[in-house]
Amino acid sequence: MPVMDRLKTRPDFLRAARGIRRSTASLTLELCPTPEALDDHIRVGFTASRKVGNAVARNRAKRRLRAAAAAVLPLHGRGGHDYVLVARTATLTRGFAELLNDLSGALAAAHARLDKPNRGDAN
RNA sequence: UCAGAUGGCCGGAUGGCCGCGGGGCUUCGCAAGAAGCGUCGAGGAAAGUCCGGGCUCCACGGAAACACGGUGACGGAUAACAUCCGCCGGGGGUAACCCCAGGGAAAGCGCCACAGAAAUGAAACCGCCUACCGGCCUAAAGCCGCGGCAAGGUUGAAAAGGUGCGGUAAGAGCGCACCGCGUCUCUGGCAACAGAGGUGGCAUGGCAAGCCCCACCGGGAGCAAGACCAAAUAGGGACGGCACGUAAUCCGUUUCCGGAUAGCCGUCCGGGUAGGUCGCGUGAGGUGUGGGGCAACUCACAUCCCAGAGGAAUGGCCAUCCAUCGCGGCAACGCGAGGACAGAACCCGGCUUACAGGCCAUCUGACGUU
Repeated sequence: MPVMDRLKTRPDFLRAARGIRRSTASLTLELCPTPEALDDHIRVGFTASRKVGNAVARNRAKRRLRAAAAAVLPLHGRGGHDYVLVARTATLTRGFAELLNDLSGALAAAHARLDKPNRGDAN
């Protein structure tokens, strides 16, 4: 079972934003390898912009994403990678089961891209 | 019962599963730490950051003045305030009650558009009068001249006290009464102010939220304050060693001689970045009882400990109930939807703004019943 860490610094978020990106109705997933070799660590960060709403809405969106990540990432996450979950306006209204589905789907798509390097996204 | 006024309070509830942050205890461990147990964990506005403070650093000999900014009836409360309470004055409402940027316009400057004759050294367009004086005339009447007046009309937000009577040629505070205003005295009140009496004869148009004057208050920046610990890298300093005891440069004018600098290594020191720790929650504290005060508030005693993060915990999901809304129904009810504004970031006292819905108390008016 890999250890879960939180991303906390702005450079980590910027690096993840340049990595693999997959969007669903309720969230956007960003993924990149962790720079230091920490194969037994999954690092995850959450972010919500002003477009989501006021401070109450942004905090609630991040809490729902955190709850979803706690349910899904220990099962499907890969050690040695950074994940960033970006809230969207639908994060607040989508049912929790659908939110979990969205996250699993985005993870699967991003991992598929990770396993087939040097194709497509590079250009 | 309806309509209204004021003040206060609440801001969904309960349970289950899985989690998060703080501090506590226990166990294991050399330690780092791990596990378990139980405990506490968002608001009335946490918001806007508009005032007032605490706290911290900086500046500063004391005090005053100038500048700048703020406040503005009076008395009180308070650590302080632009807040609050009481009261006064003015305005609004049938009333309960509400509202007021509420010092000074005889210190000075400035402005008062349009309209109007005239807008502040106020004025005479339309008007009113012909008493006095002069002329025509014996005189009266009449006409003319010299003049008098500001009542009425007109404009305007505002036109030099208002209404009435007297008075007059016509008029006029010219005289008088009442009201208003100024001023003096007395009475009541701590005071703002109010009341009564006398007196003046009306003088002082408005704007100070244009400048200004008067009184009082104010040093600046803010927890990203500030204090401490302290890698790596670069650079600084001290000491020691190596190399050289040559050469080079510089200094003591020159020679001699002496000193310094430049290389490498080690140890130490100071400053200090990343990072970390503190600041950081026992406080102008909450609750209760009793005393003082109309009240704001305050005193005494008892009792409680009540968030403390740092990409930032306080949650995710489910069930039932309670409000609310929609549809159907006379109704009971059924089905469905679905929680207002909003998230602590050093703390406290206020103000302002946002807010679904609900509860309580007191008071006012109207109607009805006894």
